[in-house]
Formats: sequence, structure tokens, C-alpha cells
Amino acid sequence: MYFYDTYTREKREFVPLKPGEVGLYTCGPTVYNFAHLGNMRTYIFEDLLRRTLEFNGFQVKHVMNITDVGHLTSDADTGEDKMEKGSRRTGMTAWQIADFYTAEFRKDMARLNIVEPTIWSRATDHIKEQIEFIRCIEAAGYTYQTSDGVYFDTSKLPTYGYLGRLDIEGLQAGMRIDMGEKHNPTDFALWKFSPGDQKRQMEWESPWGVGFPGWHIECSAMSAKYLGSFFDIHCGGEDHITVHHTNEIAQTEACYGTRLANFWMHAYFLQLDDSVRMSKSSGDFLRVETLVEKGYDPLAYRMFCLNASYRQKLNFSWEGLDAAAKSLDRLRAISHELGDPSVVDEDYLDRFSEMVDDDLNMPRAIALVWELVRSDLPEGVRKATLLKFDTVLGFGLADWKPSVEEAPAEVVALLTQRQQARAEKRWQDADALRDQITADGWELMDTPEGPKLKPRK
RNA sequence: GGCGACGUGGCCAAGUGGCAAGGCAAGGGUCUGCAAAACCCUGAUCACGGGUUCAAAUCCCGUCGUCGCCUCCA
Repeated sequence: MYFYDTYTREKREFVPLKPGEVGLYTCGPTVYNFAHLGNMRTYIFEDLLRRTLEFNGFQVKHVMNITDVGHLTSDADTGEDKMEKGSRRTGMTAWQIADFYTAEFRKDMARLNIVEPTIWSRATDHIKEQIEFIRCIEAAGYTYQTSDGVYFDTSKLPTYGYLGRLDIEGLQAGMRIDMGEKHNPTDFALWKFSPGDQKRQMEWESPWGVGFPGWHIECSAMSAKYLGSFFDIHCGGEDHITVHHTNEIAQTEACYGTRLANFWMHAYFLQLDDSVRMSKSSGDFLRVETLVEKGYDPLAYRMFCLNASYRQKLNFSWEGLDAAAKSLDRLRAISHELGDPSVVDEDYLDRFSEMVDDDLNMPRAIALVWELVRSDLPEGVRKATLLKFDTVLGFGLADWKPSVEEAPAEVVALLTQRQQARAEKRWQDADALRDQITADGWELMDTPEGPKLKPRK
């Protein structure tokens, strides 16, 4: 297998650190609001990665964090905690918010056929680990304290910013962030003190004072706990390259001297057609629920994503989603008509493996799917091979069945009349009756097995 | 202002040195009383201008255009 590693900026062969096992850490949601389709693109990518690893026979230990504290509204470390802000907005407590949006997130994952991680880890369940991690960094001499928190001194780490190829000088020059009491623009909070004049909903005792952990420390602490100080793959969205992941690496380098993960993989952004930013903070955004409300199967969005490379920005449009929905419908129908699976075709399987193992080249894998289903292999072989592919693609083809909706009695009556008219070759009457049925919202098809009705879309 | 990415048929999108995948749409055809569905067939020389090379969509330079990050973001 070959994956593109952001750290080295090259596609290189993936070899697990421990034979047969893979430690995978994927940055999860900050649960202060719903996840939008852009977020879900990243989770779909990670799902494909996970499925591909398992397809190759690896045992994957997959950890996903739930950020339920400490993620500020600004990376300048001066902003408000997102959870507290969400609490004000909704009237729920910070804890209720976290539970609510975590549940919503898992619902969206399920609707997109995303496999759940082996371990969910909530930041607030690991305060002790995070404090210990900060102490480790402090003992190594990389911290300093200001009036509002404990900070990481990035100037003491020569390798700081390597992942993002940060131009520190340039950052200083074009700086647009409020430094506060920080020594360097890239320094970041490890622990923030609760404001003296108010009590936060989420706060804990620490050696430095009552407060809460910074956003980046949770990933270093929790990944170390579950996967060790150096594990196989760490994933996230492209926006995490320059700040979040850079800081995670800094923390772990300070404490353990490793760059945290052997491979760093990042999914690129989904962009909206009209160039409207799809950020959580803009308030109005597309999410899985939006698709459902519009009558789309969420898996159409999965198909939409699989048609493009994860390392390329992808433009979302309703036209594009329609195309994906249509092709998914066809694939499902074809799959269903292929009947029962027999044996997998080894040649197709080899070609498929080569594609997905080449940095998850899903567009090519999908193209191979079409070639397979239209090949002249026996139906059972095509079906068996397709289902094998689907363990990676994740369309749930094995379980799909055409929906059988009963037409209302009046429509059935019209159909009966039409059959009568046809039998008597009164074609005009037959056509008029079909128009009537169409107007009632049903599509009529004459098949070798007789007429069939299905709801019009 | 700093950094970076991209520009492939009507739309989306693979391919990154050796005859340009796939999906959706469109046109033609088979089937059908008609239609639908299904199936078959058809189309791009890769923004533009130079250069390197036996050979470039793929490498280099320039121009134009679009977009992203540097501020919350996956």
C-alpha cells in the first residue's frame, strides 16, 4: 500500500509499525453544533482508509476523539470556548450540548455507512491524562505561564512547524493575530485559567490553577494513551495541517521526542458551488439532514465523494449530487438483478486492490466497478466480486432491496382499466389512462412480467 | 501583504513523460402499440504563449483566470 504522507510530502509505502496491526487516530468533531457536509467528507475519507486497511487484512485500532471542551473560537487563544458559547446559544448546559451533538454526529455517520471507531475518546474524560502530558512538557522545559494560562514556547523547538512547512518569519511579518501575552505568534495554550470573575461550566483543578485544557493537548494525550507515543496514521482535514496537527506534533516531540505518527494524512475541503464558505460558525450550512429533507439518500453523497480524490478540493453542487444519486441508483439496481453471489474473480480483485492501495484511488475503483458489472463474467461471479469491492466502498449493496411501495387502490384501478384498453387495442384510451396515473404521481412501466408501478421522484 | 493550490468533453472528475478512466447529461440505435426502463454506439489533444525532450495534459518559464490558507473551520 502506498499513502501520501503530508509530513514527508510524498507518496510512500505503508508498512505498519507492528506486523498485522495498525494504530489509527482521526481527529473527531467539536461537538458544539451539527457537522456539515464538508466535515463529513473528511470522515468518509477516513472510513475509506480504515476499510482499505482492513481489506488488506490488518487489524485496525481506530481512535476518534470527541472535543467537548477547550476549542476556542480563535486560535489566538483569546476567544471563547466553543462549548460555553454553544451553551449560551441553545440554553442547554455545555454537557448537554456535548451529548446532543455527539449523538447527532453518530447518526450522520451511520447514515453515510461510516464504520464507528474502535474507541471513542472524549476530551473531558481524559483531563488527568492531559494534565500529566502538560507536566511532561513542562518538565522538558517548553512551557511558560502568563496571567491567563500555561503556554507552549514554540521558539524552543527547532523543528516546530515542519509538518506545515511554516514560514515563521513570514508569519511574524504578515501577522494578523492578537498576541496577548504570548512570546511568539505560534505559541499556544496548554492550559487556560478560568476567568477570575466567573465560574465556567467546565473547569478542573490543576497544578497551575483552576481552568481547562487547551484544544491541542487532548489529541497528544489521548493518542498516547490508546495508541502509544508513536503510531501508524493520524488523519484530519487539511486545515489542521498548519495549526492543530503542527501543535500536536510539537507537544509530543517535547514530551516523547517522536513526531506522533508515522503517516499524516489529510482530506481536502469540500467547497460550495457559489463560493460560500461552509464553516460551522457561519450558522447556515449543509448537513446530512439537509439532504434527507430534500429527498436524497445520504449515500448519494458518499458516492459523490468517492468519485473524486480525497487530496483534491471538491466542489459541491446539486447537479453533481444528482449525478451521483443517479449512478448509485443504477448500481444498486444492477447489483440486485445479479442475484446470488458465487465466487470472486481474482483478476478483478487484484486490479481493485491495486487501485485502492494506491493512495485510495476511489475514482478508479468506481470506474472498475462499472467495468465489472458490464463484463461478460457469470452473474454470480460479478455479484460476488462486487460485494467484495463494497466492503471498501461501503454502499451496503448486500443489503439493498428495491423499495416496494403499494400504489393506492384508485391508481391500481386505473391500471386495470388501462390493461383492458390495451387488450382491446384502444391505444388512445390506454395512453390517457397512463397520463392520469402519471398525474397521480406514479410512474408506469410495461415489462415482460407485466406493468409495474413506482412512485415518481 | 505573506503562503499555497488549481484550470481536462455540456456538468462532475481520474490520469502527472509514451496512443485522454469513469459517472451524469446530450445525440443516434435496439426493444416497445406508444412510452419508460435496460442495453449498444457517438464526442475532448487537456486555459493561453514559449521552452526542455525522440515523445508533455503530465517537466520548466511567463500570461490570464479561479480558489484556498494566514481569522472559526474537516
